[in-house]
Amino acid sequence: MNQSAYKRKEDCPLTFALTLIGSKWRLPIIWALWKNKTLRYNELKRHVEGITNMVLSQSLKEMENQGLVVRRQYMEIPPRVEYSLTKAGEELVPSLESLAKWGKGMQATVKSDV
Amino acid sequence: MNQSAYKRKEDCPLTFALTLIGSKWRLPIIWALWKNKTLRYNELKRHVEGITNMVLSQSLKEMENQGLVVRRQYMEIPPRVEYSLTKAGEELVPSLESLAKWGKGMQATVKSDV
DNA sequence: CAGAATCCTCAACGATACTG
DNA sequence: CAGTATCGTTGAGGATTCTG
Repeated sequence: MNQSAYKRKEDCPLTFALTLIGSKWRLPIIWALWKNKTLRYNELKRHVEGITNMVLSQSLKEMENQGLVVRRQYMEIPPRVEYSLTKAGEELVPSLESLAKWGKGMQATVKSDV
Repeated sequence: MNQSAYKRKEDCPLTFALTLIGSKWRLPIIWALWKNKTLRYNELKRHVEGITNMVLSQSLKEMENQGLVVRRQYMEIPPRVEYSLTKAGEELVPSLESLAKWGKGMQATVKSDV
């Protein structure tokens, strides 16, 4: 995290992890795929309320490259594309739950005085 | 995370946790305080390489309000102000380590194909 | 159905200078 | 020493429209 540990910030595994899940729509996407296992593009979009095509398709493309998400395309008319989490993506969930548990504890104390 | 779980995104404990640690300088600050227990303002600034006064003081103020950081001011000349993590701040670390462990596993596989 | 293209906005962050 | 004040920049994300 600092110069004694890593030459560059991007080398820190924690910072790196946050780049994978930290942007605005990553968690909602991961969460929807975790709960539903497999979703088509427009199903996923319905689960992630408020996201635009622009951002969803871009996020999915990145997450596929990063090994978080699997994309399966079926050559049919009309087109069918299904998304699901990779094994690595699923292995992320326990860490998220740990963080969520901490966050839940914080909500009570922080909400009132911020 | 979605409408079935929370009416608003901010109600999700995980999203909430990320607002506390997700911005650019939060982790470096938390990490420096975790390793050194207590630091004066300028010491902290030296540990968090590249941060400006503007961002550091602003971040510390927010983190204090959020219950992550304790600020102790001593009425001396020259002024002395010491920062350290709160108990809640320290309790965050195991979750971060879990996430870092996952991130470390990802780095190897992702780095090459992104 | 599953996106891509284009343009735009805004908040986080950066740089520099100043102060009790 | 420990911050503020001011201004400038930038990039993630939003809105809208279009397409194989």
